[in-house]
Amino acid sequence: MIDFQQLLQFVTVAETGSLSAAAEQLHLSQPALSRSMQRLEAELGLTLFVRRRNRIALGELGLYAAESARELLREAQRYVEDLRDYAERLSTIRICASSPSPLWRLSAQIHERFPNSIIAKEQQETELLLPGLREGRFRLILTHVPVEEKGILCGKYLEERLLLEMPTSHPLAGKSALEEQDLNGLTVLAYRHMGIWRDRLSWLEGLHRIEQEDLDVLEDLALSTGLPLLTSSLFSSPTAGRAGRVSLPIPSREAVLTFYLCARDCDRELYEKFC
Amino acid sequence: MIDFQQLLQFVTVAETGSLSAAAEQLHLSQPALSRSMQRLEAELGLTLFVRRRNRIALGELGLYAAESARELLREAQRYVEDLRDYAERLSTIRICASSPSPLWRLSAQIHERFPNSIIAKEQQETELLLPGLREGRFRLILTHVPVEEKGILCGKYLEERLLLEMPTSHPLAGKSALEEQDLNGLTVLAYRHMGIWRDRLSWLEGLHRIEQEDLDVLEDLALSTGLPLLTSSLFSSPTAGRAGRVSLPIPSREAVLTFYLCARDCDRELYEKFC
DNA sequence: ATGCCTTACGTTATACGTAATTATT
DNA sequence: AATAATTACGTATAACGTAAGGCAT
Repeated sequence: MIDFQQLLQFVTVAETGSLSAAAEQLHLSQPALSRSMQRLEAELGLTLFVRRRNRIALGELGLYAAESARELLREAQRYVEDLRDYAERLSTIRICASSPSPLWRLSAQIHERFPNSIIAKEQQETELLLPGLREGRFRLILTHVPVEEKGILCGKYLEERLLLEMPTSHPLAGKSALEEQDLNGLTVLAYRHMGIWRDRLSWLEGLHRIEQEDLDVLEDLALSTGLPLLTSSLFSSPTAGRAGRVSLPIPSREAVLTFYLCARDCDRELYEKFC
Repeated sequence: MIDFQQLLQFVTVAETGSLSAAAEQLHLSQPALSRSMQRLEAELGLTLFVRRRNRIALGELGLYAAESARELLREAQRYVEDLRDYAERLSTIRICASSPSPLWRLSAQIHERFPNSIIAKEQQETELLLPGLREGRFRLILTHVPVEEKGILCGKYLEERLLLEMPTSHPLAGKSALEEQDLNGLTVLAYRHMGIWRDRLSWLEGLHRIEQEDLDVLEDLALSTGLPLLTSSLFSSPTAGRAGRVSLPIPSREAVLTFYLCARDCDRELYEKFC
């Protein structure tokens, strides 16, 4: 059986052009390398080198052998790299949803159950979820419509409801429930990456949103301006639970969504842990 | 660096499904194999097996690893085979000519000089010689016209002359030299694979040839029938040199050919040994 | 004289086998 | 009980380094 170490030594000799130089590069004594190359030739039953008293050089066969040995070594290296990649993919649970809050909730739950696994969260357009799941790019996805497809598991995960959070000093804060006309002409703060909610709020033309990317800045604005903050029953906004603030549900059928957890059949074990 | 032996052990375990079975197949003790697989995992830093107290099985990663290890092993095996093929090609001197006798003569000379090299003789149409040499399929060729081409060495090799050999009892045997009209209507025996000579004799319409493939049969026929035998100055026919037989040259310009030895520039060393 | 390869020799490290241990069927 | 894997321990082989030798530039 061929020996990889030996092959590596051989290409090093081929590249340096001498035993002594190669030996130094390999952190090996020259005599050891000399014997190793003699063994290689003996095991192959072929002459790779042209030996003169004081000089060693590759013969025509040796040149060819070194060339292809390089390729073989590259493939061996790629074998290990591929293996590592595959292992990482196996230990990474890739999840995707069109809304941030359920995604975070799921991520937290997975981490609770599998503290050693790597979780890759991704937020994508609704249309990209199912194809991604089918092709194995995602292990779990969260959709807002149930999926009925062979090979795909799907079940109700949780419900998300849009809320308006504001200081108690706000004119609307006193109401027991918001009405639709309260929102008309109202200006609110909102998180920029609302995912699916962005589309669902488009019909509320009278509601003006000031969007913010940074959650810290959003917090500052909410506290300093006193403007209502658009949030949700799952969204752990930076001002959530603060004293002196109240949350009121948005009065609309569009403000409630049910999310469904989907996985491939082969991931039934994982799926059943969360559904 | 990856170890091939270890990889082979791994695929054997994968194929047999147990350490003990694989150990037996590998002529190794079970504990040795167990440790070897532990080393493999440790060196990769990956878990390939699902270990239960009494049973070992491949994990998902292990299945993948075994699959690609098989491929890698195949490629390693092919590497050695390719090398052997290449070595054989290097040590084989492939020669070609359009006439058998000079080919045999050259072959004998090469064998004298390089007793260890393998000589592959081939007889081909004249038109195929030069292309074969250019493309490296032949190391040496013999042509009957000198080649003047860049990259090709060419020099006079030897002369071949057609003879008619017959028993001293034959009517023509007494003549000091044959004349053209002697051949008209004459029936002679000939070796079938004359190569180039076959074409060159076509103008001698009056000469009838009885061709024979087998040299032993040709000998029998020549001796029993007493018919003249068409031979050449190089052709060591089975009846050559026998007592009671004489050889007379065929009286024609067409019955003499000069052969030229050709080789590629890269084979100058070989070429100069014979030219 | 210096550089480079080979041979010789003693040593170490690595992988092996035997035996013992544990757990599963 | 029998089978199968792991752990423990002593051993043997194979590769290493140091030292010595020979032959070139």
